[in-house]
Amino acid sequence: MNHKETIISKAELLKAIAHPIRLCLIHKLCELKQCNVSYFTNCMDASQSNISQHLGKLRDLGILGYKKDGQNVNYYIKNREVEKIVKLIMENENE
Amino acid sequence: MNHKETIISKAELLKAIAHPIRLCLIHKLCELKQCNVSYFTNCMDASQSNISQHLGKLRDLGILGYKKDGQNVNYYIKNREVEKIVKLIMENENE
DNA sequence: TTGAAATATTATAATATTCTAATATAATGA
DNA sequence: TCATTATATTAGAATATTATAATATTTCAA
Repeated sequence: MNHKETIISKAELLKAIAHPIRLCLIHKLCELKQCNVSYFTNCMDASQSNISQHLGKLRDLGILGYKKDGQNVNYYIKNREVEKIVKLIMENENE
Repeated sequence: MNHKETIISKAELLKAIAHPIRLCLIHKLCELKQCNVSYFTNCMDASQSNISQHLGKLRDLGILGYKKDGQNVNYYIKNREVEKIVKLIMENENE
């Protein structure tokens, strides 16, 4: 991958994180390791459909993985680079 | 700033970086400390107007600062958090 | 003072993103 | 089987972002 391709691909990765709902989803998964969709739907201020769409986008990009467990679907962080970025940007939240 | 506001503001910061041209501008400034617009225009694959617009956006968000020097305008990174994120995401480029 | 170089601004068409509403699918228990 | 719960998908309108083209501004040197 040459420099230009790298830049484009990294920018795409950042774009995936650069949305309040998606950032919140990933941030929660940084702390909790895994969550099902209901949990997100209850603690976040967005519709089930909307949350599912954002999870779907992160899943499609390979940023999140998931495991079915009966009716529930548990999501977890698959891309360690994204985890690092989110931890870095959120690290001083409580200061 | 509460959690929700933090998330929104961090997502906006990420969005500012999440574009190939803007990521490239910031990345170059990580290495070179400061550059004028002509330099960017020559080494990047975009029009003067387009580059100036992206620099303007980063400037308006307080991510970049600038100093006039005759006809030239030198830009530099003002937001250290953004610098850290870009260094982190670009760090393994040559592997 | 005039022209050229460097940079910024504006308007706009094309494209992409977002949310909502409606609906679909899949799993479970009665 | 049927109703319910959990999740996903789809379509579409509203909004935001982007690049291009044209033009404006500023600075300096001749």
